[in-house]
Amino acid sequence: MSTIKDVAKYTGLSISTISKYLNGGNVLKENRILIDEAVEKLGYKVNHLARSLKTNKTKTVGILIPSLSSAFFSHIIAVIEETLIQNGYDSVICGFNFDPKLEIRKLRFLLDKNVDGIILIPERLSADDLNSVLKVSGKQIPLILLDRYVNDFECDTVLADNINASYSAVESLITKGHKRIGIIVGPPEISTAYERTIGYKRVYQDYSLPAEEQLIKVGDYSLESGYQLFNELLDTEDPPSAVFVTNYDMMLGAITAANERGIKIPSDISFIGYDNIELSLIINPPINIVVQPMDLMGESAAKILLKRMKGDYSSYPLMLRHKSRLLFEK
Amino acid sequence: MSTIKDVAKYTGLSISTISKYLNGGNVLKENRILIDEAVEKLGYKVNHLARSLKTNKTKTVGILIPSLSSAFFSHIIAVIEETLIQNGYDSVICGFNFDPKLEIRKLRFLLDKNVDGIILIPERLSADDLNSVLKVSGKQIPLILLDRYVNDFECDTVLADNINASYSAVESLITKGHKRIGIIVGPPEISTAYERTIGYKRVYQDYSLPAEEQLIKVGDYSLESGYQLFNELLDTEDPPSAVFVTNYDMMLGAITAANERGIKIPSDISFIGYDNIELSLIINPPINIVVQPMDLMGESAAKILLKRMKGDYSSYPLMLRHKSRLLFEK
DNA sequence: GTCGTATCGCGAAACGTTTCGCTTGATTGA
DNA sequence: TCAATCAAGCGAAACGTTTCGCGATACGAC
Repeated sequence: MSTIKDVAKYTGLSISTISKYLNGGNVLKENRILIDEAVEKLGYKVNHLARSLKTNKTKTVGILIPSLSSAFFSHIIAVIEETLIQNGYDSVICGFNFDPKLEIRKLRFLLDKNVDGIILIPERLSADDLNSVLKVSGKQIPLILLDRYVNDFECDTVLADNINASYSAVESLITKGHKRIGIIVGPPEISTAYERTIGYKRVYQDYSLPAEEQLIKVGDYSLESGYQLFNELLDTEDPPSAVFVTNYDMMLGAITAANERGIKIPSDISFIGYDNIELSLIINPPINIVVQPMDLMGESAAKILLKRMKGDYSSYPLMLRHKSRLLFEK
Repeated sequence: MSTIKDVAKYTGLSISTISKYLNGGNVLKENRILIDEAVEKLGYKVNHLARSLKTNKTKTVGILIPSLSSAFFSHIIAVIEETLIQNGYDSVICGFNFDPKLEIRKLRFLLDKNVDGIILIPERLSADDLNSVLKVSGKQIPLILLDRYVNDFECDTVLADNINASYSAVESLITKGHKRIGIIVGPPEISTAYERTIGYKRVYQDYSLPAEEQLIKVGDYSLESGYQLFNELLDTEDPPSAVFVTNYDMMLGAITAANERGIKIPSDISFIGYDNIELSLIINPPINIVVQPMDLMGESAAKILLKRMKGDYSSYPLMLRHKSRLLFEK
């Protein structure tokens, strides 16, 4: 492995000149050619470790998410990565598998790795956790919260407008004449789940309809819980005439349950799902779904982070809410 | 951010003594206490960049996979990470989103990041690609191929026994009296898809039955292709009486198509899927599936890598094949 | 009392960069 | 022609570690 020193030796120039040129500085044309030749011939590659040690920058951002196996998360990540790459940043991804211990450990890991910034989709982390991890690390690097906020934690945050997305979905069902709508949501500690529940309740309030608590089923955003809770909803003596399932995995479970019971969507029961366009396109008749602005969310999280990493802290903390839209419903 | 130098100053000891102690060396008990106190009070954290620069080790392995959104891949990754963590290694994960350009770029990135080893699930990478990337990086770090091999590339490799898994699945259908079995496979450039096709054909050969090429549908391992190809199979004038879908995403698509056509599994058509136990448990009656030994695969890939990173190159190159099993079939 | 040995600690060099301030020689303008 | 300006290159220090070999001290054995 050859170093900048070898290039210097080869060209007869000094180390600092090589470094300068390699970082975009000006050198004589003849030297430029000479250096290029040396780099090529010696197969010189800059040692990022050494560079980062000196500059205190790694040009790398850490992305921390609850699980790698969620289509929603991984789509967002793809968008983030693309935006970052275009700006010369690479990213390292960590999933913590819904494990609160790992959530903290991985955050530490990223900090230890000297990433220049972090995008986090939090799950169980509290403001205290965050503060203590960030404090003990001693670094002051920008952090963006994505998709979910953390109570009492001040920080740039990029969210979907969950309340109104949920509101519109439920309202569309009400408008069609449904009075009793089942909803399957995630755990209320997660802000998205909390907000989607709010949206649901708000419709009932606004339309002066009685909301029945037993129509609100709290799952854990997993396929299994969607399956089970859908069955629970239908197993009551007076089942709802419509069901709203508020994330992709649970929707998959719910559809599976429906198929298994021989219940047709939407002829036997009205249904609104969440998140996955492809699936809903594939199914015929198509399933109504709430589509989150994944691209926008990923892109703006990345852009804000880039801005912060540049040192631009204007209008901090930023809180962005992107609109979701309802597909196949007017 | 305090450094080892601060700790030295605080304790009155020398830098080298601190370093020695921090790395498990022996120092006087009183000094031990003193150092611990200093570390605590100063909030000292070792700078991994500096350490790695000096030691040429990062205690980090790179994991490179085609996509983050596949349940199969992300499960394997979880296992790998667990094994590595137990051995003091962390990992950085890169997905290349099925994009051949990114596949190479990310491999370079990992090398640039000075990971100590790599686990790769290749997609389009050729032996030439691999050689050139590895060569230009100039480093000689261990690389493990997982799930799929690369033609003409000698390397430790951990695979599932795709041929016999496919063989058993198809054979079980034949045994039940099916003569015409449709199979939906992936692109033949990917070794798993190639092998699963082999297994299918071999059964027909061994049972002296005529194999019909039009029953072999080549997709791209995506949900959409599963959906489409299942429909294609059933849209022929003489549809097969059984269908074998050889990965998870395509299975999802195929099931969706079946539901949509009102075709019941398994009463209307026999069906064997792949990979996801949870789903098959949820569906009632359960779907027959081929279950790959994900845990074993992940674990042994990690273990081999650990061994190689220790410098133990005994019986190189290793080629492991783990058996899959057929669920819900005798 | 001396030698050998074991233990603990230290200084200095090294890892591969970047960066600051300086030198040098050339160019410019009046 | 002379000072002023400027571009290009250089040397050295610094980033925060690890590691090697050496010195000092202490101790037991002879």
